[in-house]
Amino acid sequence: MRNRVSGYGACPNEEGCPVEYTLDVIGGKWKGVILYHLLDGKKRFNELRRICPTITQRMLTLQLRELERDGIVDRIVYQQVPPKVEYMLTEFGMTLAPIITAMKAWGETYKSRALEAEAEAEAEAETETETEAGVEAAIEME
Amino acid sequence: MRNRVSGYGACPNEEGCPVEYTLDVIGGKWKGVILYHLLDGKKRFNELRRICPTITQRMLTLQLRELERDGIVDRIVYQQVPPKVEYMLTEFGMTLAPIITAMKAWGETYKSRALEAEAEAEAEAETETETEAGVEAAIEME
DNA sequence: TTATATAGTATCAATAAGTATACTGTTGGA
DNA sequence: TCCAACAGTATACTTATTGATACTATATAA
Repeated sequence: MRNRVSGYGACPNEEGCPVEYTLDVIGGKWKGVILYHLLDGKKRFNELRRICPTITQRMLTLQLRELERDGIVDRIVYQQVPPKVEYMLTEFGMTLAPIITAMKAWGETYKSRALEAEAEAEAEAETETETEAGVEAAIEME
Repeated sequence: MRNRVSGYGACPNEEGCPVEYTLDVIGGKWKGVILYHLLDGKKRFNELRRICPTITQRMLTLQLRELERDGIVDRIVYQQVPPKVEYMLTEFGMTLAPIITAMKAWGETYKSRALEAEAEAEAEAETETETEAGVEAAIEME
């Protein structure tokens, strides 16, 4: 309801676009990162803040609330002072592990490669702006 | 550079947060869906539009341009009228397949389950607002 | 006595991202 | 002659995200 993209069945194919649904749950800007850090155990609020200092307090709160609402994380409040709140994956949240670990693996493997490709692409763009157009100019279909 | 979140090494852990890097490449709102549909072969621009009618023309263009810039998709322009442009995954883009298929698998398996969990959570929220606080009230640590 | 730590919320303002709609040029068909 | 199809641009607009700051409460440490 609140920040829902635009309905689950946006792609009118047989399956109802499963990827679109998945992204609706973990597609928030910081959710993947948060889930990644919760994969190796529960974390307190400020612990997450320290691990990912680029996420603002406000955004961390908002994203955690959405994950909680979607049944992905549990919020455990200890009634003590100073306050203590822990966040951990639910059993349901654990089912996202293959996606997160696949993202982790890809990031580890291709980080350097992607940066090279980007540099290449930028270099190409500088020398000649419309490579493709020239190469394929003579092609005619049916 | 252009729409970069806030630098790759935002999480100051040893690995440089691989998940954050991955999301920087495929974290755009529609990129996962676009890549999913490109996994089973090249597509023309309007073909993608028809497959995912909830993506606006502008966003489709922008997201494809970013994917192209990152070396994930190739843009093949046929110099003919009316214009014909095809998009296909590069070899590098293909390496993202495990992530996309993991998302697809999760979406297919847990779509109904997640909707139930959400409904439950909403029902709970209606009956008693602060369940956790009451339950854990007596816990004292160290 | 004041500062620190905890886990936030509240508010304002600025920027980024996304949406909606109209428009481009060309060719072939009605 | 007008319209559709193609692959986009251009413009104006609405949300989302972010940043900065101040504020809550209480206990402990300096």
